[in-house]
Amino acid sequence: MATGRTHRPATRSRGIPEATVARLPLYLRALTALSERSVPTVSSEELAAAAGVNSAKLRKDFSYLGSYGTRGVGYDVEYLVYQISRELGLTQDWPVVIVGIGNLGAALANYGGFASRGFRVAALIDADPAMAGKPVAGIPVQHTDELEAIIRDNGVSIGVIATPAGAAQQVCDRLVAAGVTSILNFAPTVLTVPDGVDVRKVDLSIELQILAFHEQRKAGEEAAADVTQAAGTTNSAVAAKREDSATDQGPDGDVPAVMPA
Amino acid sequence: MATGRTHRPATRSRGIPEATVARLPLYLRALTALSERSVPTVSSEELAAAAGVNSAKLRKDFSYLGSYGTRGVGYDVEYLVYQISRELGLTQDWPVVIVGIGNLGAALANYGGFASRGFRVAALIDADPAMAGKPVAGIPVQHTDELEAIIRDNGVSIGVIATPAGAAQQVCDRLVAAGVTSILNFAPTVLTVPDGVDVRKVDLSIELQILAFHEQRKAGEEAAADVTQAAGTTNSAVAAKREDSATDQGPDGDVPAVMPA
DNA sequence: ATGTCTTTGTGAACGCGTGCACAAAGATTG
DNA sequence: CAATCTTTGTGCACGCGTTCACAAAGACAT
Repeated sequence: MATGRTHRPATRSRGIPEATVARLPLYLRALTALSERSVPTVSSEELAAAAGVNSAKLRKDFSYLGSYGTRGVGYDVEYLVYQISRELGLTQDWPVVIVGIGNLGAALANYGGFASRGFRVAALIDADPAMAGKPVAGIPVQHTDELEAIIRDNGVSIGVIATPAGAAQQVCDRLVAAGVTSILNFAPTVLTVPDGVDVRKVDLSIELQILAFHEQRKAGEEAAADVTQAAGTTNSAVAAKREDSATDQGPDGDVPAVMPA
Repeated sequence: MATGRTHRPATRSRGIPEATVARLPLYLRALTALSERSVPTVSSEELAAAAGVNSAKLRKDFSYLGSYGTRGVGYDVEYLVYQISRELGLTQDWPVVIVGIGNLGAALANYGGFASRGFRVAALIDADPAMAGKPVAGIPVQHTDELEAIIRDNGVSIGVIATPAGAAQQVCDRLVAAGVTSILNFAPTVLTVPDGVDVRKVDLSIELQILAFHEQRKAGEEAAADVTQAAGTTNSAVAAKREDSATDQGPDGDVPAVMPA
């Protein structure tokens, strides 16, 4: 039906649900793969399978973007790639800075996913003076002192924090003060930011712990009932646990530094 | 709660909502920090602030674990650390293998968060014969051929995939066939696994794209009358994100500048 | 054109997660 | 021991996201 006259529920014109936004990159990736194979059109069923989601959900997701499909046929791959790219803002260039060039920061700088599709590493920043000037992934590392100037001169609005936990909030504050409004945080810390600033966190530790939970549950299903009160309900259990965890983490148990920096 | 009419059909201790499980590591981290400062007890309000969540939500989360608090006082830090650790399965040792020792794999191997708190890097595996024997983070890299034997000999149930996208599914299949039932996937691919196997994915690209979406939306706010001519309705639920430091709304209109054809 | 077949787009129901608000529980004080 | 104060634990309502199921839309064959 194409555009027709503006005849849609005016109540929610452009409010794309957050859950949908989170899936758009997934669809885009699948579509890009199809595009490279020169597949002209794809049905919601096929694309959903490729993206690992329910087909009804996919259709509803796309319905928030508009009516880009053709009934009886499916979706035009190229067209959909473009529409989603535009919706996600990938048709423009996003300069990004990475702060904290340790093991992880360096790995991120080398990550191909950055360069492709709209994102460009504008600068690498580290607090260690010894790192200054040293090239990582072909880009010379700059000192933290330059942070504000870099953000300003390059019009950076997206920052990646890969510093140790202890430095993350401080770096975050400086980034925000300098004009960054979106932050991807790899440091194991809760960042506090003003309204209007988006923060997304990537936390290896948390992911592993969630997996451990499910893993334990699976194991417990075979071994049957036990768990719950086996350890008793007093602090003695805590004491015992602490003693035998000598090989644990030692005094610095807190935030395991993401990397030396 | 005792008066509740219909109890959960499922076993009691297993009825922990997924959303709650995902927050437990967050609480645990905050509690560990308090523990190191020798803070004896903490209220839901304080802990919630430290973890960056709503206090009611935190109390409800804890209520799924049991009644570990004392009204009028709060929660015993040490005791809660133990209870959450146990619930997450961190009181036992989890051998983990990392497959794909490139930039990212090496960074993960060096990540301190692994060693601490129950997780132990049992082996590093890479397909490149040139890597074999070469130590990374103090652990010699082993060839992919050894994968099955490593999994079996070490009783590994958690695998981390840090390979290129093209190799991920194949590696995944081998891990699963060898007995791994939990996978943390860093490769930008949708993994297909049998029932009973948990997969969590960490995808830098996706996170950046989500940030770009919101960034574009923020930018479109000011330059609303730009390239577009359509767009009449300036409605939307806006800001799904909310940080604790909520004070005022600020000039947060939203309004996407662009509109589908 | 007309009918049939395929696939989209979406109304509606359902379930989960969130946050409010408050009664109950226990500490603390007089 | 009684009164008061603090903080937990949770009933309840609301909103978001998911899924089903189907009518509408268009392609395609006759």
